[in-house]
Parts: sequence; structure tokens; C-alpha cells
Amino acid sequence: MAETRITPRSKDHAQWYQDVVREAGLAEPAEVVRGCMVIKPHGYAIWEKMQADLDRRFKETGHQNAYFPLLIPLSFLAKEAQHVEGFAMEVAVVTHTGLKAVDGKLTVKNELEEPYVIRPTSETIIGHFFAKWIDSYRDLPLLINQWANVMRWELRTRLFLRTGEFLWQEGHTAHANHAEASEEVGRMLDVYRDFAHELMAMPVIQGVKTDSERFAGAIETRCIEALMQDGKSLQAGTSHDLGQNFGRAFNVTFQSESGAREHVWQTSWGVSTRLVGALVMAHSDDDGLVLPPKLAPIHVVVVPIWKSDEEKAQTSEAAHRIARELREDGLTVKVDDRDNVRPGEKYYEWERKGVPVRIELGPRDLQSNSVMIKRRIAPVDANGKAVKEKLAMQDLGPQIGRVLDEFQKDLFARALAFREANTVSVDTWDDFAAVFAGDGSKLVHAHWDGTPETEKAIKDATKATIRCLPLAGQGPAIEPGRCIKTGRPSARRVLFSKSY
RNA sequence: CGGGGCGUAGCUCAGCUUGGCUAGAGCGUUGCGUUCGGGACGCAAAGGCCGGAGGUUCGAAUCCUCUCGCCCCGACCA
Repeated sequence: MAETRITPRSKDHAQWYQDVVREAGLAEPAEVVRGCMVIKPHGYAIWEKMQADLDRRFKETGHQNAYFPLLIPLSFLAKEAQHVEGFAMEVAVVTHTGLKAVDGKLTVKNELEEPYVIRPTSETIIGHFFAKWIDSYRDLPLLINQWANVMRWELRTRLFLRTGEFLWQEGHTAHANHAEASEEVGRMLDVYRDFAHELMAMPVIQGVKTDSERFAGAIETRCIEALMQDGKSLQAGTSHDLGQNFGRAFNVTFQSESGAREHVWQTSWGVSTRLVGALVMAHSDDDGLVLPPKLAPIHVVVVPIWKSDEEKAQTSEAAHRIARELREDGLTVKVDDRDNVRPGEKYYEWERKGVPVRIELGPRDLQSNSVMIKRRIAPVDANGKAVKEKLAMQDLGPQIGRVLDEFQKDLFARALAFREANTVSVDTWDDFAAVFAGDGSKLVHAHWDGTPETEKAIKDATKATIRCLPLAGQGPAIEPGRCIKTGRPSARRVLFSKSY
């Protein structure tokens, strides 16, 4: 690894984030492909764990996976007016097939009669096929999910958080009436919340987007928002009520029980590789990546320690034996017995990569039939040294299992405490502006008069945006008041923050 | 698309203002030796079309023109 040290968060959060991602070996900019990234094996392993758990939850809620084309006829986008307006600026367009040499230079050959766009999302092409698949109320609800890559030609990109191409899942469902569709929107938003809380150890707030932040073509967009360590909020997942907008645009109709011809009610919902970025920003520290055990590709690293060849043989043998035992208990274990790297360097290397628990195994431990373990986040003693724990060799698997469970819970508790410490309700413009002065940001519950003009004025003045109107119970009580900016009547507080 | 900055070793950069010997440093890499319970040290070695093209000059990493690429700030955004 490079000599580089991870930049302290307090110095420059953006640089810190980039350092953690790079030094943990999660991803790097693609360089030769504008705005895109290479997800490296360690980063992809985290995504795979996320995928596996989400996929299980989707299937448990009755969804089936399918796959639709990467390319979408240009005319499809035009069928839904708001949709095309929302994505027009950021679609990549395929206009030619084939190559030919002109003056020794390769150039495009045949121009397509109708260009394709590379999908920025798949509502349109899926709408087209839904129209063919759905005839009767007996065909409903139709519950489809797609794991795919999409492309949005963003002007400015950041690893995982916003890249030109990204991996995601997009659920697309069709229902016989609005009530069922609406229920689906809420159900999948709950799936996302449960996933974030249980797997990512990252607390989220569920809410409804304002008109200006709503998905292009939806009648309502719900979201989960997570607070990052620099006080900014990240939209971690969305669930859209599409009403009958796409049903009308693609003529997706069914015959109801009463015999009438009606347009279907659709939903769509998605989360992306952005979640990997969220995971990094929610938990990591100046020593590098911090991973919750449930998403850690490696749960435990075992570092044998020796001075002599004899000790090396003994501790390495014991390390591999321990690893075998732990693997039988379902843990993923790495033994680092490289003899050209000193123990201290190994410690830092695996900490940078976010391994939740390290086991140290030296001659002294073999003597006492025990091991020393170190949690990725551990309290420090009076000398500022991380506290290590001594565990008996006997029943090590169950003991480590308990430590990992505890660590998972601790991470959530830590993130929740941080969020509570960084959430405020404010009632005056001066207080509001003070929170967002300079690079400052928190989660702020404040009154808003409900108009897009005021929303924009607040954004222009402070860079803070309305992240969502939190659902009941996920913010302060819903009560009327006076707009923070205009003083006009407000129906409720909404959640403001700077965002990514 | 506007405003600013940068392209020199695998990485981070110095050198450029004021042109001049064989283009440098740290880290990393390779080899040998000593080390090994929180980022070791010594010695040796490899590694460069100074982003590209053209120009000025006896002489260009350095000055001029063009060009390509990247980063930051805005507008846009899962």
C-alpha cells in the first residue's frame, strides 16, 4: 500500500471520503471513461452482500426478477412529458452502428433512423412491455424487479455517490387501483428502511419529497434520508407512486372485474451502489473504512505473531486452526501470515479495509490458551491506546459471534446518537442561517410556507434544501406554524439539510 | 457551458519566474542483511519521449502558438 495517510475528517470531508474509498480498495475513477468508476473486488463484495439481502426481501414481498434492454428508443422517452424533461439533459444517446476508416482514422459508419438512449431508468421500456403483458385484472398486481446498470451523464461525479454509470435495482409494479399501488410504495420504503437499519446500521428518516424534488413523471416520491458525518443528508433510496402517468403514456390497460377498461396504477422504487458510499460516510473514521459485520466481506482477520521460526510455525498453525473453527461457525476469516510484513503494518492495513474484528495470536497467547481481539472501533485507555480483549480459545466461535452482533448494534447506536446530536428544530431565520453558515449543516426541522418559490429562496440563501416531509413519527409532531423565511402560515415542519 | 487550476518516475510532488552540465526528492517496487505484541532500519538496484504537435534559440521540462486530458467552483443530479 501507498505511504499515504487518510486525511482527518475534520480537515476536508470530501478528501477524507476519497481517501477512505481508495485506501480500502473499494473503487477508483475509471479515468478513460468520463464520470464513471471501477468498482474493485472489495467494494463489489460489499455490494454483493447488499444485493443478496435486498433480493431476498424483494422475493419475500412477492416480487420476481426480470431483465429489460439497455437501449431505449428515443421516442419512448417523449411519451411522458415530465419524464423526458427530467432526463433530457443527462441521457447518453446512441446514434450509429459500425465503424469505418476515413483517412486512416476510425469513425462511425451507419446512422440509425431512430436513435436509442442508454437507459437512465427503465419506466418507459418496462411500460411498453407491461402493456403487452397485462390484459385483465387477473394479471395484477404485476411485481417486477430488475438488477441493472443505468447511465446518467452527470456534470460532476463522486465515487459511488454520483457516477455516470451505476448499478442498482429498480422495482416496477402495476396495480388495479391507487390504494394498492400506494400500499406498495409504502411497503417497499419500509423494506429499504429495514435494510438500512438492520444491515447497514444506518438510521434513516422516511418522508415525502416536495414537488421540485419529485421523480420526473411521478405523482409522489417517497425517500429514505440518512445523515452523513459532515452534517449533510444523503438520499439513500426512493419509492415512487407513478399514478396512471406511465399507464396512460404506454397505454397499459386492463379489464376490471366490472368489465370496464382502465389504466393501471404503477410504482417504481430503487436503491443503487450509492449505498456503498453511504456506508462509508456513515461509519468510517480517520483510520479508514468501518464496516458493519453483516456487510463485511471479511469478518475476522487473524494475525499470528512470532520472533523465531519455531514460533512462526506454531502461531501460524494455530491461526489456521482457529480460522477453520470460525469458518465452521459461518464466519469469513482471513489469516494474514505474510512474513515480509510486520504485525503493526498488518493491523493498519486491515483496519483501513474495515475488517470488524482482529485476532492477534502470539506465543504468550498460545501459552495461556487464549487470543487477543481488537474491535475495529474500540475504546481507548488512559494512554490513548486502543483497548484489546482477551478471549479464551475454548468456544471462540460463539464468543466472536457475540462480539460481531454487539459491534453491529453499537454501530447503529453510534450513528443514531450522532444523528440526534445533529438534529435541531429552529424557529427563526437567524438560527436557521447560522446552522448552514459556511460548510455547516445539520438536520433541521423548520416551518415552510409550502411554495416552490420559498423553497428556492432558502436554497439560494443557504444551500440547504428540503430533504423531505418526514412521515408521522419520524420527526417533530405535525403542527402548524410560521414559515422560517416568509413568516407566512405553515402546515408543518419539514426537514432541511444540505445534501449530496 | 461559464470561472479558476494542473499535466515531470508506479504514487505525491520540486524544478519553470530569470532557458545551460548526466532532470531531482519522498514514498512505493526489487535484492541482501538485521528485525517482528501498533505504520522498522541499513546497504544496493531498477524505474522518465518533462501530456502531444509546431515554433523561437547555439541550446527548451523551462519562452511562444495550437491541441489533448484531468481536477476544483457554479448550473444539473440516485
